[in-house]
Amino acid sequence: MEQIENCNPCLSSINRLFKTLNNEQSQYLEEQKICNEYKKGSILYKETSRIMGVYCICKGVLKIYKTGSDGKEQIVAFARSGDITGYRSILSNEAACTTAEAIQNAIVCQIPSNVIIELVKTNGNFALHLLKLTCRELNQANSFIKDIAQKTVRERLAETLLMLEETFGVTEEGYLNIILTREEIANIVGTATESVIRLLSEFRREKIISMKGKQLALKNKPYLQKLSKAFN
Amino acid sequence: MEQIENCNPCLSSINRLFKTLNNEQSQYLEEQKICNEYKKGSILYKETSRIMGVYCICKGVLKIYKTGSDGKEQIVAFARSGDITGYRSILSNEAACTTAEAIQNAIVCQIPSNVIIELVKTNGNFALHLLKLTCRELNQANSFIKDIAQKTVRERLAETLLMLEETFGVTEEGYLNIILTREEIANIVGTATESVIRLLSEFRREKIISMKGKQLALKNKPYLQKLSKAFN
DNA sequence: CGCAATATTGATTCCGTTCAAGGGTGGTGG
DNA sequence: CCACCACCCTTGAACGGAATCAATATTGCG
Repeated sequence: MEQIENCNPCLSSINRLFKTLNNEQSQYLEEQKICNEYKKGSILYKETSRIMGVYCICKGVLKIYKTGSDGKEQIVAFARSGDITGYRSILSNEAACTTAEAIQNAIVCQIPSNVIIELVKTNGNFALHLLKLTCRELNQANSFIKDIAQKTVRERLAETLLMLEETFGVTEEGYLNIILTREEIANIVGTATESVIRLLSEFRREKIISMKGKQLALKNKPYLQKLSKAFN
Repeated sequence: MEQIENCNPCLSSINRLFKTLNNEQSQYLEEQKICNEYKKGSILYKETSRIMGVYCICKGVLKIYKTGSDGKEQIVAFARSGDITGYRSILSNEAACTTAEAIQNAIVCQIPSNVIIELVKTNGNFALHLLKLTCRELNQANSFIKDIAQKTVRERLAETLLMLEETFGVTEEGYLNIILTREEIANIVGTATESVIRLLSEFRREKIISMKGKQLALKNKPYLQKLSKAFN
């Protein structure tokens, strides 16, 4: 991690949430923020660590995960350009309950807690927007609880692949615009690494996906959607 | 469901959230609310249904669940006296994504959407309180994702039993202050009904719990805590 | 009292984990 | 520049936890 000059004007231009601010508030935010650069693999915050402000991602991707008692990670979200993270702990004034790790080199601004809390209290639209954001995450989390409890690993993997394409898009050649290790995919799906490897190989043999190293391309999305029982 | 006169003054007295309101706002809320009585087994709202306001539980208990494609329920929360539910859909202006069903006879007030949204916009403390509420739920949901992905059914059942005691307390005789079917317990844990029955019998044989019909009493909480790997 | 819902127990199957061994890849430093 | 090492990927084999199927028993409500 290394502090950098500025990433102007990252906040209001990238992040929808901060579009609810008026000029004065926007400017104050830009003054208060601190920009940092993080190398791939570095940790922004850990479970149990106290964090001093909300993180706003300008560039790069973070994985947000919880660590089980045996050390295995469960990825519960990604944060990419325009996303914010860490606000849960700030609002509850509690220690972080997830770990945030850069899976690409990233530029991230930090906004002090009191600034965020003040905004919630004084800007109704900001509060409402943040609430909606949280509610969406909550709904996704609840959906995933149902999925992980009721679907097979094969179904959840299909769902995860679709989610990754939805979230990160595809390159010109049609590959998912995100590079993950097999282990990380397993930590999203909630299964063993070997199971992911086996199932990806199956998908490839069945021409449902194609692979070039860690790059994945979805070749038969209708099948994946049917398999994942989308919208359930 | 049957409309009733009033449950005065349910809101401000029972619900912490509404304690953030001033007198004027409180009174307005009392005027705007509609009180209903629901028999055990009745549905307040369903997945995909549009709801017109936030539900505030005065008396009784609701289970909040999602339904899988094969019809199996996954319980994601309970709502009891003093809790509110349905606010996610209201705030996002989306159809409900869960079903709420009374598992006891219940008295529930409904507060129109626009009243809630107005409060979020104009009362900073109300917004902040609601945000904290949502964040807590989100954290619980994420924890449960990790648990269901990494723990055994036995461990999750132990955790669920502790959660039920924490949430609903115990009767004078030491039984959990909530009556659930085995199937409902299975739908919390995320497993098959038969597995819950088998494991509860095991727990009884091992003197970890005692049972009288649907009533359950935790006899060896330290063991359950150790088993559930609490705080992980 | 009788029926429907719920609970219980046993037998069997199977999905997914775990353990093990080997091959590939990329990054770093000499 | 390339050799080495750490990390990652892959495949096979065996085990086991939990689901499913099946056959009663019990409960409780109308």
